[in-house]
Amino acid sequence: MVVSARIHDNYAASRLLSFSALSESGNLNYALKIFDYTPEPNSFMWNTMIRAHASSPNPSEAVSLYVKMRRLCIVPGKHTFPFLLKACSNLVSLESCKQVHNHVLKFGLDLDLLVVNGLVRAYSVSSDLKCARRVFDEMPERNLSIWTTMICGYAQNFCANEALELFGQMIADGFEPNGVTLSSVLSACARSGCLDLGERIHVFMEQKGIELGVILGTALVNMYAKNGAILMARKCFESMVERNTATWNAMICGLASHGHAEEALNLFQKLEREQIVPNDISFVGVLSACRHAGLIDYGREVFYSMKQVYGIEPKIEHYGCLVDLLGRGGKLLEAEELIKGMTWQADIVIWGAMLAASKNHGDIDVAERAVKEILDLEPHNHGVYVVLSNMYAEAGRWEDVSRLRKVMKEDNLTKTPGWSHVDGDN
DNA sequence: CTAGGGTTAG
Repeated sequence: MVVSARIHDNYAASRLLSFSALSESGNLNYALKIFDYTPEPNSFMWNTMIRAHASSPNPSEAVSLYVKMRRLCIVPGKHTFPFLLKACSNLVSLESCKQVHNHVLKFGLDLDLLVVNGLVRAYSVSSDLKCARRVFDEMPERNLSIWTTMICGYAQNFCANEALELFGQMIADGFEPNGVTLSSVLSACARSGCLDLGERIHVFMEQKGIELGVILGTALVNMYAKNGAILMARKCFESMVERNTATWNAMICGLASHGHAEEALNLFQKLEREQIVPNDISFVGVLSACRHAGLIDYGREVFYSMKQVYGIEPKIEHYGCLVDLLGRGGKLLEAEELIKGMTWQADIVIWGAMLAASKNHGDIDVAERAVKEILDLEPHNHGVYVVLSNMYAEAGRWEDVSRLRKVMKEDNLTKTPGWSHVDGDN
């Protein structure tokens, strides 16, 4: 194309550019060269470059391209914003999302289903569900995708009840859900304990002949497992033809959290035999199984193998599991050493586990340290005063009991005026 | 004359 000068034909160059930028076998750097070589790229070429960068490791480049495009007074169109908003979603940038939203309004594309879908998605991943919902509500016409995006936004932000309520409205509006919708709805059923709705969806799937692909199947396994229907979860798990790490994690974590520690650990060993690669979430399941079963030595071994064998850096939730496991077993000093060795600040879960452990093993020194840390995180947490006070009482340290009572009373006086404000905020 | 959306596990 270069030697024949066809490269100067913008339409022909566009085809070459989009192949290089988007194809599996393409090459984004090569596409950039074509783009830079083109004196006056048309809007198709700009959109293609934005699209390619949106899902690249560096989505902010898509935003930079949009800014450059605007400086050249190229008018963005209905194909520009879905890609640009995909970049905002991948960046998880509420600020960019709001700015792009302004441009959507400025160029009059706020009724385009794909543009609005992108906005709902970008606001949702930035956890601004109010904005997502406003955009969704202002849409006079909706389709299944936009309903799905909004439902999924609620489900992923742990607003399971809102997700289920919206699902009900969608059905009332006459839309028939597909597998993509149902995956999100099942996730909401799992999180809010709606076993009956989950079961109805399972029946619906069978009636409609919707296949149990890996995503929908995992969502179904998770829904049953979270709701304690372990046998159904197991049955769905076994019936799936394709499973990935998420599928195994749903089953392992479900078993672990319902007291089937041995079965969870057996399943983890089976995962290894089947050469599935475990990830950090798999180890949350394994460690919480150990915690339920009180398997201190095995749990400790698994924890240290995460990094040494699997190359996975333990996160705060893994530390939380091990601290709790050690604490329940009375190994308070080892648990405290573990906390000291962490890169992050310990959270309320970890200090709560320490406090419970020190209470059960009658260690007032450790309890005092844990209470101090918890009060740093949550200054008005009176529950911890009560625990500590009971420990003092058990030890006959009545002066400390009345000292604590006084502190609580003073704290009540200081915090009361602020309460209405706190409630209003929530 | 070219193109676009939504899904699972903690």
